[in-house]
Amino acid sequence: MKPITNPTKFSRHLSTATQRTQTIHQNAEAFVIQILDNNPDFKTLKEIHSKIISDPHLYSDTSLAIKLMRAYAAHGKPEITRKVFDEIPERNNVICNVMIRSYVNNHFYKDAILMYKSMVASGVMPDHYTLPCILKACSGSNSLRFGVQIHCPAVKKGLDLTLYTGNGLVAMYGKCGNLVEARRVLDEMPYRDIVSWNSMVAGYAQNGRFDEALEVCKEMESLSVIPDPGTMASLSPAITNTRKENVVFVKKMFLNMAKEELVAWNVMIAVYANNSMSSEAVSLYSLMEAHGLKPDAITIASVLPACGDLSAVSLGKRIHEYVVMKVLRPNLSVENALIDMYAKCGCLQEARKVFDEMQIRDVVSWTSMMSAYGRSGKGHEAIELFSKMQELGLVPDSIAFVSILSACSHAGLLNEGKYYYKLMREEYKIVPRLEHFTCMVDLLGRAGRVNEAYDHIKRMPVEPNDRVWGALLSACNVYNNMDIGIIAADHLFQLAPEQSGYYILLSNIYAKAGRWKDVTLIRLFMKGRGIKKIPGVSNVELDDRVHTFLAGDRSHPRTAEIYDELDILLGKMKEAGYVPKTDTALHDVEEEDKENHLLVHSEKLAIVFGIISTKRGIPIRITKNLRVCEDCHIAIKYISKITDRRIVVRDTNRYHHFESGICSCGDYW
DNA sequence: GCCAACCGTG
Repeated sequence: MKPITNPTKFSRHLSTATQRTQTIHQNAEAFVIQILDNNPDFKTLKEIHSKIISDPHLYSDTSLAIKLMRAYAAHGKPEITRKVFDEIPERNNVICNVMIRSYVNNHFYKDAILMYKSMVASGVMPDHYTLPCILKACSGSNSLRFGVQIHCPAVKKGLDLTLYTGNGLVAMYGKCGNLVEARRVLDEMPYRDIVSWNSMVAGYAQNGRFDEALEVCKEMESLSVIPDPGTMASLSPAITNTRKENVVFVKKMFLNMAKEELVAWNVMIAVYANNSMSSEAVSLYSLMEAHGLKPDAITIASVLPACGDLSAVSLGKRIHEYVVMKVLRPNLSVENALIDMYAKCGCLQEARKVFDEMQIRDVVSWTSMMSAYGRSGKGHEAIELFSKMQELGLVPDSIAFVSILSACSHAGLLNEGKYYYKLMREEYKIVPRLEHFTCMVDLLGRAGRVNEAYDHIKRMPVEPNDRVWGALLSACNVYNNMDIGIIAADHLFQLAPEQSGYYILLSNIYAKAGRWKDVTLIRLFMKGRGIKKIPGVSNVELDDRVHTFLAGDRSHPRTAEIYDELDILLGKMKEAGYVPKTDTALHDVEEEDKENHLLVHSEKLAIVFGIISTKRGIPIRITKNLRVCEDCHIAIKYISKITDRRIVVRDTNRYHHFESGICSCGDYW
């Protein structure tokens, strides 16, 4: 080899070569970083991963490995994250923190805790990044004991009162139910932010202590800490069935808040929807759209139950189209809510279509579909679904059994109902709750086993509520059992003294037995207690508007046409054999001309309005706030045949699908 | 090089 004569020149040459290689490496690295930092899709991510593996320079770069780990975690693949982690030769807190966070963000709490333990065991010290994260693992897995084990060393290191760790501790104690300790940590923190307060609010709300959660909100206000959308979100676990004044409080909070965040709207809609304020929920949804905000999957899942409740099927359908257009599917909550919305609007086929098109179904999906069939009297279809669900290895829960039991009772499937009750207790070890007892009493009662139903109540290990006794009273009315009826009514007058329906049921029982004195007595009793009969109201939706009718209503702009048509229809019905069934009008405590009164029941008016307002062939959907009376039931069967229309009536607890003179309930309701 | 709370369906 030729001796080097000019070392300077050579070194210059060497140096440019190194630079060039370095530049290549830098370019490659910058390229990889750029991709990893921009949420690559899974395919790109895997390509980048193999590129890193094939290049020793990139492979040995720990910061790239960290980015790779985060990207895999973001794709919900903590197992792959772990593989990358295991190949990194060095161990420090940052690397371990990223691994723990990958587990935690994917709900692999146990793995996160194991990782934490091995980190400590190998001498890597947890820091102020580790603690908030591992505390979240404790919250997520409800491990108060381990949480406390984290708290102690945190105190020793003086990290317990730092903002992020302190907040994590408040959240952990709150989630695990130790609210005293959560509050103590909050009080001792020298510096708190909105997250600290929201964590405290969430703690109370998660434990069903809504009043105390609101107290914290009030405290915040008094300290000039302005509640934010996160505060609303924190309240939400406790918002179901709360008192009116609490709804008012949350509404005030919402109104005082900046409106550009979807979360605040979502929570407010859910508050309305979960407190029997469906029309408010739907109005707020429209207002939100008018505000220019685009609903997300959570908005949709929150507002759909309200649509179902109002039978607002055209809004429901529009939302469905939006879901399809915005590709908010597949999403379990959204799809399940769609099934239920359609089911509550009486659109069984549409509900089934959503169900059939789902890629993944959970117990909620199956339950929604089963109760859709159940409420329409299609007990065998519900049973078929239940078996399919079992075959697929899904475990029915308590609510799934409520749904199948009620399907059996509505369809008169006594033995099947008894079988599922047994299955629930013996195979699935589910302790029956009030809802199940109500179903069983209803099942036995509807099948005419009134005594057995009463025995079932007597054997209940929990105090029966008004719904249980109500089911028994209904059965007594159907099967003319006055003795047990009086017992049931006695309980009901104490448990639900303001519910007029129960007085009317009892008066019905007396009337059928010819005990007119007792009928009068009940009427006086109701008067004395100031109880008014709830007027029957029927709704029918037309072009996005809900039209409401009372019995004998003459307030609708098209009243004249409605009554003319009713008259014509009545003639045709009588020709076909319809005889008004006046003895069911006994429940009318007011003495009125029975036949005439029957003819103008709200559902009849609503149906006639539907007929004159829509084209032939369009089904008519009615929602009623009371049960359909027997006369209307007979009349609607005739109407469906004469006008050749499908008529769907939703009453308080079930659906009647009338078609060609037949009702889906098989006259059993 | 990496952090915390909080919103949905039967």
